[in-house]
Amino acid sequence: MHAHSSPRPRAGSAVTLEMVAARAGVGRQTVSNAINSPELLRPQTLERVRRAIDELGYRPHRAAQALKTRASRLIGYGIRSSSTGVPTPVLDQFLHSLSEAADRAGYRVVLFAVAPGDDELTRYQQLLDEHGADGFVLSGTDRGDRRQGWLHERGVPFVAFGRTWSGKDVGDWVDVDGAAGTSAAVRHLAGLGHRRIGFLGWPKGSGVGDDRARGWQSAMRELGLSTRGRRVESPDDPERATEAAGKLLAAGVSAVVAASDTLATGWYQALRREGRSPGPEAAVIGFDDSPLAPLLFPSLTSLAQPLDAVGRECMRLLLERLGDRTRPTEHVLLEPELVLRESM
Amino acid sequence: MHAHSSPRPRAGSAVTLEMVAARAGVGRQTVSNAINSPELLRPQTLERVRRAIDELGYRPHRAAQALKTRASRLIGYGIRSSSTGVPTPVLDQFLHSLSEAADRAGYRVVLFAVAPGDDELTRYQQLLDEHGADGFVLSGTDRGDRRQGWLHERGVPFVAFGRTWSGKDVGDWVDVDGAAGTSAAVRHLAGLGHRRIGFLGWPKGSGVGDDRARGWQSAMRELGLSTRGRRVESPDDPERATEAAGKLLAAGVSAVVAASDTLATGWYQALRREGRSPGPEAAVIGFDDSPLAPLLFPSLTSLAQPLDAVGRECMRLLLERLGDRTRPTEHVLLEPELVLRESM
DNA sequence: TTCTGACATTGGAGCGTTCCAAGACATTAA
DNA sequence: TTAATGTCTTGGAACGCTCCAATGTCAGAA
Repeated sequence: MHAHSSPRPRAGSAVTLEMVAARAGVGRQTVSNAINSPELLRPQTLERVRRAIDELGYRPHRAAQALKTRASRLIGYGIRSSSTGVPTPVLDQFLHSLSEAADRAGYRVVLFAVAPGDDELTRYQQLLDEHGADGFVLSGTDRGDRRQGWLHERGVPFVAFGRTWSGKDVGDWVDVDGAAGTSAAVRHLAGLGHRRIGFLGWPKGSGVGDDRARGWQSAMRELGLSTRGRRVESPDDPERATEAAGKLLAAGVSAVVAASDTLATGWYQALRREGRSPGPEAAVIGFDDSPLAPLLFPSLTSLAQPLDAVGRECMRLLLERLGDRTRPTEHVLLEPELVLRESM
Repeated sequence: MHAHSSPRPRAGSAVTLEMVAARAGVGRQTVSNAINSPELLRPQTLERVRRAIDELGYRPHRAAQALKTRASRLIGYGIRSSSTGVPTPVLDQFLHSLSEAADRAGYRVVLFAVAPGDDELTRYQQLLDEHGADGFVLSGTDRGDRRQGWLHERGVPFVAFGRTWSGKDVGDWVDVDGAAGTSAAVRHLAGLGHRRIGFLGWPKGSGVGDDRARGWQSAMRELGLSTRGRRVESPDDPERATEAAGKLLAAGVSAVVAASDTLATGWYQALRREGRSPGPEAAVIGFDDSPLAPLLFPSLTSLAQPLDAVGRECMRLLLERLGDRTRPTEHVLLEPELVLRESM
């Protein structure tokens, strides 16, 4: 009844260690060792066991492993309702890179929904109690976020995409250096000859937004340029952004660094009202390099977050932490990349 | 040592059935029954057990359950490399709705990366062999997709977001009725007085794209309008789209239905070249209602996919299938919604 | 009183794995 | 030849749960 020389072992397997052991003519534990500590086996035995594993298409039953080792090899990612005020960085790419990195290490990402109503922390509690995850990846952290502190107190491994913006800095994180990004944008614009460079940002109080504003501010200072009256604020919606951009225009600004691509479109509209259009005389640089950027006319120069790297680094930090819970915390700050297009 | 009247049970639990049983003064199995078949218990016993569960903050160990019941209560979602040609429908919302629906039923979504290189099906095989998922949700299905057939042959429960576009129709699916969407768009434009309505689509051969073209075609026919020379094709990038849109303009078209928002921007550019702009005289309707739509100037009317409903329905179908693998296949076709904006 | 049967509750067994302590075997030293 | 050492291999036990068959309990019928 055994597949003799079929190219692929049959599916829907219920192959167990014991079966592989029988086939290889060894004990059960030997097969387990062949997988987890191959150095313990005589090369000859190892070879024999490996062949049996291949022939039967054996794969360890994750639940059985989890039960015995007390580790699910699952990483929790709480997916918040998309209607959260802070714009979710495009998850696609981040989740993909996260999953890929996890997979390479034998881990997997498990999603759990966090409805706006219920207490967010209870959902984390639940997953922990069920032993449904060994650690967590957080994203969209902002001021007053209780998750880091809560997880830290309980000694739960986690890594955040986003700094700890308030309270004491706790836990590992990976973040994109928004300030470095906007600084680079300012220097780029200054290199093109601009002196009156404005900042179109979100209302003060958000960690991410303030960081991006800081970069503009410091680069301006370094270049000896005045920031007075050149910073305006708007929530992330087109109408309000247009209004805010109008003020910059009125202030005689010749170039703008925006905290988001959406805000940047405000500059487009404000110019259009005057029959003008972004370009050498009225440059603008956005942030996030969203799919929208290349589609605008003229196309929008923007700062791209290295989401692939962020995902990879998050997983690296988390895995290290899972391996050694007492190691000192580590932070990774990645630079966004200026993607040049027509808006200068 | 037991928490006497602490508001919340302590975290990092290692509470087992046995402990709850001891506390409630009942047998182990009785606690299990209290959770899985409460109708078996005497109300009085049930109450006592429930209190013990609450007091200790007990939650069943998922791995132990999985091992015994041979069901992981995990749903696999293969996340493809984002660089796949077919435009990934914005995953955020879909994944959120999927997770939420799963959670409500005691399931969870587990991601696994599918790198472009390796054989996609092996990744599904792997998850199955490991008993790492009870079923799958597919998305981005298109012509020549082998996944449905493969899973069906093996009797693996799955549901696809997207029809089976080729071969025999196999398995449950949920999809958005692209044809109905473009038909509605045509009727809307006709209602505004347009007669020469063009279609700006993707190259023939993609299931989704052809479906959207079909809706335009049939609505035109029903209204007695000619489609001759009014259909052009372009891949999903702005330059080529502009070029294609130019042909429609040359053909004297007064309104356009586009297969995507990106393509729709081609119409914007083509008009701009002639110093014109979308509006009553040169309308355009996009597809997907991407974040870009409200940011364009003038803002873009577009067909929104009901992603929340899609996620919910996918999970409903999958759960039903998990409950009864022999039930007849079911298909759900949801209508996109026309989101009116300035481009008419 | 004893029996019957419905109802409520229980402990043993086992899911597939890994830990552990012990066994088998070969090699070298005494 | 025996003992000691090291290398390789092994089966029992346990992880926490649910299935199952069996036991205990009690009301009503004989």
